[in-house]
Amino acid sequence: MPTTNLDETARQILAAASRRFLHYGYKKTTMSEIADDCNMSSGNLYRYFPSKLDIAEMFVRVLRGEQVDNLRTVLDAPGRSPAQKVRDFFLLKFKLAYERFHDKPKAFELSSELILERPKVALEWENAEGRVLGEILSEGNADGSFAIDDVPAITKILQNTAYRFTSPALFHESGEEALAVELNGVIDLVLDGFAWRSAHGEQGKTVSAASR
Amino acid sequence: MPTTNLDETARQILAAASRRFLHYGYKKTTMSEIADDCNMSSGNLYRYFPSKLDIAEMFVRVLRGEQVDNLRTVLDAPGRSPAQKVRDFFLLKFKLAYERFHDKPKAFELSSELILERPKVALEWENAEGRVLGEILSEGNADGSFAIDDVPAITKILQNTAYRFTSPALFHESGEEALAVELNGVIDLVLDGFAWRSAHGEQGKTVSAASR
DNA sequence: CGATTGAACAGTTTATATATTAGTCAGGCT
DNA sequence: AGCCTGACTAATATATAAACTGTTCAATCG
Repeated sequence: MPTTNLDETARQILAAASRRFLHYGYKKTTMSEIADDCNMSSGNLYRYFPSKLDIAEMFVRVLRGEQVDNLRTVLDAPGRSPAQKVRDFFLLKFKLAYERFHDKPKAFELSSELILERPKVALEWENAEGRVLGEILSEGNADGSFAIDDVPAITKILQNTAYRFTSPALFHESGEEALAVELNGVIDLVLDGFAWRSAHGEQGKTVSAASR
Repeated sequence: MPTTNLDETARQILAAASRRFLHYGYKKTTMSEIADDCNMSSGNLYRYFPSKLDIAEMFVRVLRGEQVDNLRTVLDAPGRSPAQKVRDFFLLKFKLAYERFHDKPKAFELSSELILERPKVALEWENAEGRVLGEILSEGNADGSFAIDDVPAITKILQNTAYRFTSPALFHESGEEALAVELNGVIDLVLDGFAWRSAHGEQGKTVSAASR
């Protein structure tokens, strides 16, 4: 998915643009500067990318592809139960978001700007992460630790419960440690929910549905 | 907490300001306009409020006080179990936020602007709502349906799990119905978590903690 | 004398003019 | 031909000037 589909020249352009995006941000890097870095004219950039925003989109796609790859390592961690992997997944996702927010602010800002214009990118990204999380849940179904009938639906619900720790709204307010403690509390609770459903099968859903 | 502490003149000022805030927004209403509405000079406003922002803060405090009162009615609903009240609480909170976002956009905008300058107001609000939620949890402890040792901590965790449905980030993306369905899914899961903990007592925490 | 005013000040917003930039394309180069 | 250039344009952004607004306070009023 990352740069492998791209022409050699396109890769060069993307690399030059990425350097400037990270240093100066999206709005403060001009097409002429990117072209100069690549020893070509600005007009030639448009032979490889339809617009400046598309370069930014590719930049974000690469970043997020790396993040999904990173999260995918949780799947192969040896000696970790599915429940532990659910926790690993969200703690790692939180840690990556928190760190990127604090020490790559320009990249974070660029992501936010891009998503305003290209919301589809955010959705695709959430779905890609959801597939990793879904694989963890399926593993748990296979070994009997979970009893989830609709994996995609539960995946979305899990993502909802952890949303506060993946959106930057809170990243100003508290330190990484305090937020991680709160996230662990959330995970404790939802894992206990899984434990209940695993022990009670379909009845688990009936019980909570009855509370409506 | 609302306007009862206020001087008669201060109430008049607040009422005039509120009308203009709702119609035109915070930045587009001037102190002179508020003063004119009250048949007084702009300078005289400062005998009753230290600054324009403080008028806005009072306006938001009144709005939010009404919202907390509204949520508090969930506590007295007859024939509802504590689990049902937890669900009622969050569905009502979501509904109020969603509706206010869509049909009082100026009030929503003013809230957001104010919180940037006065974050303390947001914290106080969250704590006030947390106290209502905490009372529901204590009720559940009393009648044996829950088994929560640290009510304030669990209150915060519950607020975290539902955060996505109380922040306006998603209010553009989906309709009220679809979001309510997702919120119900979240509540189903955390209530099952409570069910597990209630059935297993302290062991519940041990089980999920062991997944670390 | 306490309550109120409105002119004055500093800071900010808005309006206007100037400059820069994203994107195009007719032509040049290889 | 296929790739690239760089002047050109419309749109955006920056810089500057004018107008306005929040806030203060000496003077006025009742």
